[in-house]
Amino acid sequence: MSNTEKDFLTNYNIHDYELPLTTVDMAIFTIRDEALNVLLVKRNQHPAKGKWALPGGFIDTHKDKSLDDTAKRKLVEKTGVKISHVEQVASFSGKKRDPRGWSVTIAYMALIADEHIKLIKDESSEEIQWMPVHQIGKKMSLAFDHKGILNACHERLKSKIQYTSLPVNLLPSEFTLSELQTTFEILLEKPVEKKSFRRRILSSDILEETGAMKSGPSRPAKLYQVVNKEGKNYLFPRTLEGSR
Amino acid sequence: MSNTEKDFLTNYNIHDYELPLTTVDMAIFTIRDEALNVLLVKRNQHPAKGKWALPGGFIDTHKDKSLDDTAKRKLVEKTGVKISHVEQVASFSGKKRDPRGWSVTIAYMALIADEHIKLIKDESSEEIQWMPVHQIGKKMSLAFDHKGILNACHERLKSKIQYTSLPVNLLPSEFTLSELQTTFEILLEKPVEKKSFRRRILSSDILEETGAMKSGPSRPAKLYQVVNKEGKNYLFPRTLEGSR
DNA sequence: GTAATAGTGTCTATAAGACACTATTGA
DNA sequence: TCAATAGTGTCTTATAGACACTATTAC
Repeated sequence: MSNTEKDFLTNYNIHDYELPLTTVDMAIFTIRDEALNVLLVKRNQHPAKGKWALPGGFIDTHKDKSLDDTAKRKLVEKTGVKISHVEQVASFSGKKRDPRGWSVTIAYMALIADEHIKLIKDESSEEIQWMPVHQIGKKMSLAFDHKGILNACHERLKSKIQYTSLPVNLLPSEFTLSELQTTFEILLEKPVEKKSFRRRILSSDILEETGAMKSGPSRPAKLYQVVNKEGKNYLFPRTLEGSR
Repeated sequence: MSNTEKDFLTNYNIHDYELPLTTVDMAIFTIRDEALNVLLVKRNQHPAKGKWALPGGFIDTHKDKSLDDTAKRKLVEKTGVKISHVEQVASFSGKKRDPRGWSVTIAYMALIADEHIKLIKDESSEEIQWMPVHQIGKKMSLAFDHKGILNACHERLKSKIQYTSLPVNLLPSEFTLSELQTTFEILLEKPVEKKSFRRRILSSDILEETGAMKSGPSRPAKLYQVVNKEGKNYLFPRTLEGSR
């Protein structure tokens, strides 16, 4: 009997080994009513039927070219949003986190702007809604270990805003510096000094003026957009500490 | 027929769905001969038999309580090292990265000190050795997408040394500030200003004097050890840029 | 005019970079 | 004594924080 890789693969049966269940779960964040919100779905099917959970599910090995595709597919299925920041956060694993058996979930977070979004119910969820993140910590329980996953995603987000421009992804395509500052303040949970903030953002060249102005009840503000949207998030040389 | 979660689980068969292969791969880093090295094994079995690869493999759903356990188990199996920094980096996935089918690997990096380590061959590897990371980029090919995984781990390491004290994990339990500085310089690939470096490290309180001195051909140096080994890595308020 | 929000000028504080200096060992 | 490496003093630089100031709109 020969021993080529081809022979090996011919005789290889993926089910000869005990494989873990592998899924993707997502914390989809947005800012609504001056607060950080995350998208939750009420599970329609066992296990954990009737419980609120992060959207997620199995990999479609026919449709998905990678886990990133799986995550983006889930995002589109629930929100219709195609372009946004989607980032792998961490994986969670173990024998007990899912009653179906040893499982692994790769957690993603997505940041989207709260504009023109219509949430989409499907066969896996009887309800879908935005929930303020600070309300989940205390009152609610989530399915599986989703509270821990949400926590990890929230921590990642809070950590990254210290030194990156990530929060721009929570805003619509055009926004004022004051709106951006408010977003940072919501995430940092403390006020940010206006001059420092503007200096930091403007000197980083991550934004450019659109030329348009946003009018309101007072002085109109310049509108900005992100430069080079496909590029990486800018890394600031110092952390933003917020007012002391 | 009732519809409880228990009934659901009774009838649930994990193999009714097409599951991806899920594995763990590790970039185990150390400093040897003034260079960053990574541990490679020569694969003894199909697929990619005979190729150099990062150590890794399947989850043992009986032994491993989590993927972190899987990673730590692999580390001990290859190096005998139990205590070290082990960190999840990212996952890699897709239909084509492994010829056996749609697969997911969770990549870990480990940082260990190059002391008293005896590399351990086992049934999965005919050879095991340290390889300088800079030699892999150009000449060598690695099995599967392991070069991409190694790259991601290397990038993560390089990024984290800018603002954390991570590299202390590459040194033995007692070391001098000069040795620590050299380690940072190897990772940053540029010289670091001595006074700035010492000020930064000493003011962070991540180290404490052991009381002992390291003698050499010149003035003896104070030996330091990490304070609070179980704690997190210290986050510096500014990045280390190295000499300009 | 006033209220409200946008946007600036400029001083201080902090931690990094530069670099010359002193200290302590072995040979 | 000298060579070598450990360790310090102190000036400069870069960027964040503080906070008062001016600018522009609607009413």
